[in-house]
Amino acid sequence: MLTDRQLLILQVIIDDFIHSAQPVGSRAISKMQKVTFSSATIRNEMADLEEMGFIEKTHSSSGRVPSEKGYRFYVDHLLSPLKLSNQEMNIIHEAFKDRMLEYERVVQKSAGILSDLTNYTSIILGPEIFETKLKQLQIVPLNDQSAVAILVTNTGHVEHRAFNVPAEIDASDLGKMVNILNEKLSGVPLVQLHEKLYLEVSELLRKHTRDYENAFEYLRAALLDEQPAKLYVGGKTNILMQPEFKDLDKVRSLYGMIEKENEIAHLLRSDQSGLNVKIGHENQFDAMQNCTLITATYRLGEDQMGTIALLGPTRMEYNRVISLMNVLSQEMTETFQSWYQSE
Amino acid sequence: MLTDRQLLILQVIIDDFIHSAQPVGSRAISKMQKVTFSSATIRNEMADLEEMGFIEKTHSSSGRVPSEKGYRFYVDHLLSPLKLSNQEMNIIHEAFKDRMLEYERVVQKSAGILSDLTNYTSIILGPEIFETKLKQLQIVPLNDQSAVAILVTNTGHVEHRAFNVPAEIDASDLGKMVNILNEKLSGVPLVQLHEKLYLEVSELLRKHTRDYENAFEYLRAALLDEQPAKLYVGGKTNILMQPEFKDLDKVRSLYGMIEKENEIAHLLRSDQSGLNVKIGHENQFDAMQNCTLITATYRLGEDQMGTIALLGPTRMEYNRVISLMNVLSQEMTETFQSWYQSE
DNA sequence: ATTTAGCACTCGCTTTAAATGAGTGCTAAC
DNA sequence: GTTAGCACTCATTTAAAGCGAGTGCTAAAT
Repeated sequence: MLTDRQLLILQVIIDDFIHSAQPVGSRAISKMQKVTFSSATIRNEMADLEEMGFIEKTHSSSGRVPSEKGYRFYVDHLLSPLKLSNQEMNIIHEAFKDRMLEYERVVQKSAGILSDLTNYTSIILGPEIFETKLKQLQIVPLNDQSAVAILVTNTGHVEHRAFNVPAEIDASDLGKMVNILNEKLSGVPLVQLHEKLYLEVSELLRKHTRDYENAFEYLRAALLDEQPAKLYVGGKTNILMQPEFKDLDKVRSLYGMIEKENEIAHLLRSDQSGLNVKIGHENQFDAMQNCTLITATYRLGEDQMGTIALLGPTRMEYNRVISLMNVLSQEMTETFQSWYQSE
Repeated sequence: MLTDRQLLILQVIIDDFIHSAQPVGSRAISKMQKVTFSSATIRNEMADLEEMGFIEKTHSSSGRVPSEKGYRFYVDHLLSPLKLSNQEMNIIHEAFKDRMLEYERVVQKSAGILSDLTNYTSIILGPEIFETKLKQLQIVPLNDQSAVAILVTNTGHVEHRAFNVPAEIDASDLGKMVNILNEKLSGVPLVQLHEKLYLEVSELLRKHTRDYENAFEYLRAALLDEQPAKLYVGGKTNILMQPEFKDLDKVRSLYGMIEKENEIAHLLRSDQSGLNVKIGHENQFDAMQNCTLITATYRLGEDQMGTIALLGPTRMEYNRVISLMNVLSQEMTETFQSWYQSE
């Protein structure tokens, strides 16, 4: 389809534009060492490339700029994965060296690394907690009106929720309930907790507690109301550094979109595992039309999965960024894996 | 010092400028109903006000703009506290109606309200947790390598930390320790925990646990390493809406400064209780030279205190904002108070 | 002694026009 | 097929002109 020379020219245009953010002209290309032919030749080739939709002009007499199709082709066929520099590798390894034992910490740190090393904005979706298993329930009474319910999962994740204890409910009843619940529900994946609670445990509870209905309901509400998806965003301000966002309106709409955590979470969750690159209009949101979103998945344990994502302009340093995300998701997965080696 | 007429003119200039963000000219002032004298008179008065430093020109033939000294005078002497609208009161009461039982939730919600209702950026410093008292300690083993330490305070606040359990330490030892610790340390303010741990409890622990040194150290590290100050920021993007921040460099430097959480926390903590207004250069940070920071304190229990702050341009709707912050800090304090009514 | 009308002047902002220059497409020669 | 040459395009820069909101000052009116 494309001649070698066309491939070379396309590659050069994209590489150059990614770093300069300026339209690339034929003369500039002809001056490069690896290019042996004249600017006129290049102009002809560029006309062809434009006709095929890989590059565009910003106005009738401007240099060329990659189109989304161009980027897509570049990512799919032209990309030479860049080895990360020693310095970058050091930063990553250093960060993962001190054993972190909570996924929040790992995820947060990873988001920081990702945005710092790329100058783009990182978004990390925490692992789905529902696949994790219940390790222990605990209720700590605070006074005669309120108590804290604490739920610990096998991954060391802790959820807690304070709740009101109505006067009718006795503290000892709560204690009994917790004992029963721990006995019956320990090891149950959180996603099944609801179901199991109703089917198997509620009968048992009824027998042992006086004011069963009430206590049960409070406990259920305290522990099982769905938690909103947790999103960790790093380097939001990096967006301001990108020349494509010198227009404040664009910044505003993009920030607006990042704040819709639920939609973002849904978006990230829907991507398949492995590395995905969505360029410009391949993204469903209007505010992301000039953006590329790269997602990669990491694993925590067997089935549980989370997603790390990087949001930047379509003019993105694809080769570096992709390597980086591969390394990072790998590193995260390994860290998590190490927690379970001998469970 | 200032004549009534000068006071009126100053007030009118500031009021107008706060809403229009445009320099105010003598003609515009003379057209107002409450102003009965001519534009020429106003020009003379304005010349005097300028000489005294309350107002400034942006260039030799522009209208007048309040100076920082002008704002200061306005806040100290001219301000007529605005009653909040019903709608605003509704929003606040609605938000505080559903009983929230964790201070995080209260604080987070308050930050949201504050920024939404003002279109400025809210920053809330969580209460100092060290004044709270230990309610219960808990250790939940995850596997033979790690466990989660959980600390519950009398305010229902939960801190947790996963940690590695070296092979030498027996699970039962940990259990024993926890029992001892709960017995001895329950009710102790967190700030004294460290001290008490060493002075009173360590001896006791030594007797009961085999590998005392190790276990103790791990537990201590897991529970008592200082937590960084928790800052809740709302409406960061509101900054982008303010005309004084149409220059991206200013936005960048301000965002940069907000991200220095420790410095901000220190700044907020250092303010005295009650309501404080810091205008422009009264703030120590360069990035805040065009900004006003208003802080107000709230209480959680007896001594514990937190700070709510609002960051906006010096051209701030002082009357509305100050009322709002008073109401909000009051509301927060009441909410927290209600938790202790019958402890 | 104040207040005000009148007027010249200032200066940022907007519009218009011209100059610049990077880059293209096309043609004709190599 | 490749390239030199040239006319052409158009965003950007520069300069000049006009506009208008607003001031300060003066002299007359109250």
